[in-house]
Amino acid sequence: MRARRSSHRKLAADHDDTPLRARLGQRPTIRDVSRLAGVSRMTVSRVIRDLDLVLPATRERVNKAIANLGYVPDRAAGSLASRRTGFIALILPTLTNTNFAAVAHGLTESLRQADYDLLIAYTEYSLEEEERQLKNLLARRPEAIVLTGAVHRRAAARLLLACDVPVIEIADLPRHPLEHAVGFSNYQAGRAAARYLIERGHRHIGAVASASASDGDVIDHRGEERMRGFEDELRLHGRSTELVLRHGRAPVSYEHGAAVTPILLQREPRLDAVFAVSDLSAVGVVMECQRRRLQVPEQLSVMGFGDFEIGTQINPALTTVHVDFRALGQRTARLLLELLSGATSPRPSIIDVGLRVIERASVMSR
Amino acid sequence: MRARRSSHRKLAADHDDTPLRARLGQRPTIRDVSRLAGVSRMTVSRVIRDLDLVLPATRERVNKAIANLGYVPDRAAGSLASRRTGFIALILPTLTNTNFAAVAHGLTESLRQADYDLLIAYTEYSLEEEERQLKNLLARRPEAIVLTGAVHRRAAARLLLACDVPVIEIADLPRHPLEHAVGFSNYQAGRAAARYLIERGHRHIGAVASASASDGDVIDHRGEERMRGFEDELRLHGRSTELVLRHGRAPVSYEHGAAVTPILLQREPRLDAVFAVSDLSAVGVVMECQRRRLQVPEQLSVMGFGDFEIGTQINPALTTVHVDFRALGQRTARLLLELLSGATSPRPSIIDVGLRVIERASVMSR
DNA sequence: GTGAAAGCGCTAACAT
DNA sequence: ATGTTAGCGCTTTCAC
Repeated sequence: MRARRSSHRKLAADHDDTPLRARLGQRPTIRDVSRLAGVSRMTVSRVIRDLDLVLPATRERVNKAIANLGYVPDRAAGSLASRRTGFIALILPTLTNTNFAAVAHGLTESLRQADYDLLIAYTEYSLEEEERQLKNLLARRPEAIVLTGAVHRRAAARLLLACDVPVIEIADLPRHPLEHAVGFSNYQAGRAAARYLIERGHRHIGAVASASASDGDVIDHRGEERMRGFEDELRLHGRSTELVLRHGRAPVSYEHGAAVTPILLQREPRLDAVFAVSDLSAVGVVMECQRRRLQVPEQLSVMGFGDFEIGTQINPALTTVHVDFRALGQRTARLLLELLSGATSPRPSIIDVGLRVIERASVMSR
Repeated sequence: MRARRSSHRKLAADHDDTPLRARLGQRPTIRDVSRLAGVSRMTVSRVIRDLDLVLPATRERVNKAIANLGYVPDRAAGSLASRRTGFIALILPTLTNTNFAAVAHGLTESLRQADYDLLIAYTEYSLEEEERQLKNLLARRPEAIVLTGAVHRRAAARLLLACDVPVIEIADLPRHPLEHAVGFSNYQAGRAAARYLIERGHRHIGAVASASASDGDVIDHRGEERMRGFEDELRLHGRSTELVLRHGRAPVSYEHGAAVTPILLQREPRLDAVFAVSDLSAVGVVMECQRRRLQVPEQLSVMGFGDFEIGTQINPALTTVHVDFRALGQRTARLLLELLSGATSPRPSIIDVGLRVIERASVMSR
């Protein structure tokens, strides 16, 4: 280190002849490669980036030098010079949800080829945390920002609007998107579920979701949209919404459904259908019913959302609302790639990946 | 941009007087802040990094300028200068496994406070992919590398050994760790499961896991270790291992258990116990048994590994081998922080977080 | 407590 | 096809 610095002072950039031994124990730089290969740093840079302007013979010499030294380029330095970091920021509520993990999967697959790296953060459904994470990510200069949609803190929205990179909201279709959006209507998902249950003759329909924290910060906004849709559809049919229960904190899981079942049953013993904000909670409902010797679907129909694999395996298999999250990830990646290649007009894209009710055995007609 | 570059040529570093309007539409840099606050860039840098050598009054002026401009520091530039990127690389088989997601969670929580960002990659259980991901991550100059343990490609191991940052293998305890390790013995987990089933009087004991790909690249090595332990314990008790079935490709899930159950049953109709390499597969076994009107545990005992939440909810609840993956993540974070602060001797740490059998209702004594 | 100089390891732009 | 120059936006070092 010492040796290099002082030699820099005296020598032209590409003629530094600091002996290799002086660099022992240091990571080799592009200059070490260039000296070993007897070319300029630019040539090495071109080889690294596969720029096709290098004679095959030269290229091979360089590659040999790279291999010999075990050289690994430093992308932080490259980013600084090229003003392209190769980072895409992804902010998700949680990773412990296979559907969100599937989104990350779909994104990574497509982005890897274009040599982008995902910078993943998760908020645990807290808007405060979203803002904190966003600030943190911005310092890494992502070339695009992908985050779950619709609701953000004021300051976070301002940051997103102000930053000069594409912003994509996913997993919902906000009425007022910040910019681009790839998702589906959670509200319509809720309505579809209610309609499905009503059409099948259920009279005492309940629903379960998480509650928001007292300070309103921790909240599953997309789940809440589904509940809103569910309630609106109930009202549209002149039904009561008093069996729509919000309980516990997001994210919901199996235990949520198990805990909420007796509450609902106590509130309305004639309960004949339940919609859960997530399959995981719905599975919990089914399991609790098994324990209570309550027949699903004969005595109680159960419906979920998200089409998680466990729903296909339980008995009876779970009727649910399906959204293709992997496709959502891939579609987002495609949009991202268009945006980043500058091929698309800057006109905001709003992409609906749709949803559909999957009929399985946990709901029966009455 | 143009304006800035040319002015640079003529002016001393901190006396650049490029008008602010020339910078419109550009992200503000530290220099913009310094000019607005009427201080040098160094002072701004000190404020940003909370270096406590700045007069409160100065600090406030700087902070005001930062807020006015909406300045966000560029960590790529900072990394280059300070030679500290603040990145920790994490390579996992998959994110779609709540236990691995829990590790990522545990790690993030602790590392965020120290201002480190996790760079997450996943391999889908492919060693080739592990190597590719590793190369990719290395270019981001992580200050430490965390990856699932024990088996790596030669080239990957060489890269890990050669790189000058701490390497921590997790989720297993390799016989020959590359450096540090935080995990548990998958082999002992398998033995413990076999012992548990044998002690409870089972006579026809089966086990199910994934098979390795034909080219041997895609394989769940830690799961395979559990199977090895399971088989060894069976042999130790003079039992046959012919009901240890390897089927399908990692990662296993619910469907795996469902698919494998009839195969096992056909091979040995008197089958009275099954150990699955993962709770997810074990749950699939239980569900398939329900469909076949095979009583668990009366006719067949089922045991899993990993203590996933679903195992606590199914009926009967799943007996399993528990490992605290969140603690594993936190313990890893603690080691990481020690290592990175230089507090610890460079002596490799091998940390066993242990495991234990959780008795629930899916296994009965015969 | 603050500032100037030098340079981190790379690439854009412009030679040749 | 390859090389030279001049930074990218920060921080280190050392001076005052």
